[in-house]
Amino acid sequence: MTITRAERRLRSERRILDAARALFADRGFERTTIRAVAAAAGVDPALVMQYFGSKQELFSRAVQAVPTKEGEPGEARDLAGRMLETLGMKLGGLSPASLAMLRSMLTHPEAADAARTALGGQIDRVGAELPGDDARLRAALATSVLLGVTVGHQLLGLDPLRDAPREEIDRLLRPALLALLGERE
Amino acid sequence: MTITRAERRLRSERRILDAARALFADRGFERTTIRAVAAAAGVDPALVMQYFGSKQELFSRAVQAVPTKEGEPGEARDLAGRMLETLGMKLGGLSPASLAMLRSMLTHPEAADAARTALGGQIDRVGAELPGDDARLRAALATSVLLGVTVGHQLLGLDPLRDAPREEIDRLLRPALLALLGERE
DNA sequence: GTCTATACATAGATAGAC
DNA sequence: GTCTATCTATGTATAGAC
Repeated sequence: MTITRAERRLRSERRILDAARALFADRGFERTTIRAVAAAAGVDPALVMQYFGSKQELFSRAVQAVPTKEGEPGEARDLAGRMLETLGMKLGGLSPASLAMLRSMLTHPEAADAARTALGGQIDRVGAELPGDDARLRAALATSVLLGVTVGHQLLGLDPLRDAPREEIDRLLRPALLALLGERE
Repeated sequence: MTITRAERRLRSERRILDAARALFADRGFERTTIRAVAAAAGVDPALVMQYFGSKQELFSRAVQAVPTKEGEPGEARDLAGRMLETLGMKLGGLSPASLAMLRSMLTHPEAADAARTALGGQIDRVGAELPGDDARLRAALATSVLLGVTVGHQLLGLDPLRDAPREEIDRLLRPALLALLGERE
């Protein structure tokens, strides 16, 4: 019964964050208004400011993904397979937080930084597993490939990608990724 | 001497369009203001409105690329080679008009339409040259790959891509593209 | 602790002077 | 044909009532 003090606050905060993520993911930072977020969350616009202080801060909080649980699902086979699993996850249900970041990465400086950091991390991890002087470049290209497919599929909605089953995309993309990573089938 | 009527007008219009393209390409549609465009072009903000009627119309005009002169440069070898040449051109000097469109494609509906149309056209052209039922999907994936590299390199500025010479990117990307297009080396 | 009312800034668009 | 001045709308942010 006494749980109504911070309890209710956390509940509102969560609803606001969920609404913010959805709107940021759908329209990007600039076109998302505090008012719209508040309306979607069923709260007063002033409350959003009260909780988060600024639109930018709301965005930062909304974009903070859950701990990103590294490669827990598909038993991590080879490197290309793991990268494709990541993409598979992305093509299916990329988290709203990630979508929000990706949506704004070309136009909002803060989102661009977040994207560079996230992609840079993946490039470093992949590059560390590759031999050769051009390891980092190969890793960057492979990461960019997945970025391109994700953007085309999730954010631009290119029809051929939309219509294709995930396994089909996987099947066609795998040899390309293997070639890029310098692995032999 | 009598050339000062429409002549001067065209000159101003051109300066405005150039400034608009640069700003749209740099910051995207939302963050670009009529006032900033006018200042960069050295004209009055009201003049921009006088000429183009609205910010949206200015954007549309600014994004209209030159006739896109299809594949004139590198003597068009194989399909992968031609696609890479396009990318090569992109990595070097992608036109400000294209950059402006790409920059805003994730957040501005009009730019998204333009991007879908442009990419869809390329997918159709590439797909038409490929055999098999999955021709369009392969073409869409190949196009997305180049999109991803372009975005990573030109718009996000991923360091490993920035630092790499164009030929190196070409060399590493070619086998991947060949694999994707289903061609044999 | 939540909402009403409002201040303040920005920016797109317009009217009219020069 | 170009600029000054302004209108109007939107949206972030704040102050104060309940």
